[in-house]
Amino acid sequence: MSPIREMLSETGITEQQWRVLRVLAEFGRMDTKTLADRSSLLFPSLTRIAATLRDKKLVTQTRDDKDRRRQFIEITAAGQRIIDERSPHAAQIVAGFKDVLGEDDYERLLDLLERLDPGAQP
Amino acid sequence: MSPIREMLSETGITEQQWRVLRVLAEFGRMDTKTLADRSSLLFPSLTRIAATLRDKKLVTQTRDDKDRRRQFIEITAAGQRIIDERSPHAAQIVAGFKDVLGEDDYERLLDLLERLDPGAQP
DNA sequence: TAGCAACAATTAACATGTTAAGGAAATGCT
DNA sequence: AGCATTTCCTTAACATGTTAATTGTTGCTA
Repeated sequence: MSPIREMLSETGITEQQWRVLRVLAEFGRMDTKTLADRSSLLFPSLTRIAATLRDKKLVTQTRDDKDRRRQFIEITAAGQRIIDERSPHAAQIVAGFKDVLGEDDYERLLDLLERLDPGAQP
Repeated sequence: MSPIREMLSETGITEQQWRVLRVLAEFGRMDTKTLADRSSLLFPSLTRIAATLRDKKLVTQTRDDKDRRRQFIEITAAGQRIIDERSPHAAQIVAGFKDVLGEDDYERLLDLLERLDPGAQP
């Protein structure tokens, strides 16, 4: 992941914060549990990351009126902008993996990892 | 690594502390730089881990008399005992990876990872 | 309806990764 | 010798993973 981290260091955003933003950008507003699932984070981590992102005005948090234990998180325009600006670069980095291995071996690698840890990243 | 972490949780030792102890058990007394290399740790991490292990009486630190900036680290009998007691179990867990994938695919996986990140774990 | 179990989030406590800044000792050069 | 540089290690500051304890809400049930 180091090339990704490098790219992100310019933005002052970490790998995990990036992951959360990407999930929000892709799927839109969602509750915390779903967000934790989709970004592969534990709740305590998500709590802190959400707080950080909120402070940076990259997401907004809103309580569920029906069940006030719950909350929803949504990406802001500023957050979306970060994703939009960087995701081509990120995609290119990931494509680099395929370049190194070749399409076939890349798939093979994903297969092997999947078998080691089924469902890790569906 | 989660099965490994599980095993270690019984001993009150973390994954990285375990790694440091294993390297020391295998190669014996060595300077910090070599230890950091062999256990894939950055210096600041190693400083803290060494301090923790020293507090637990699992390693000893000694200054190099010729160059007092340097120090050597050595595993104690207590540390060695932990390794001896747990390493069969750990080996068995690693063998589990091979069981899941089979010998051939296990080697294939190591190959692919090596190509992605040459020299990560020689 | 009062009381309690279940659930969602948060906080706490500890260990680590990571980058940057500091401090002490050794080296090199004048 | 005197001083800048380099080297080795430590601290600091921040973000995260992890487990456990806590807080606030719901909802069920006696």
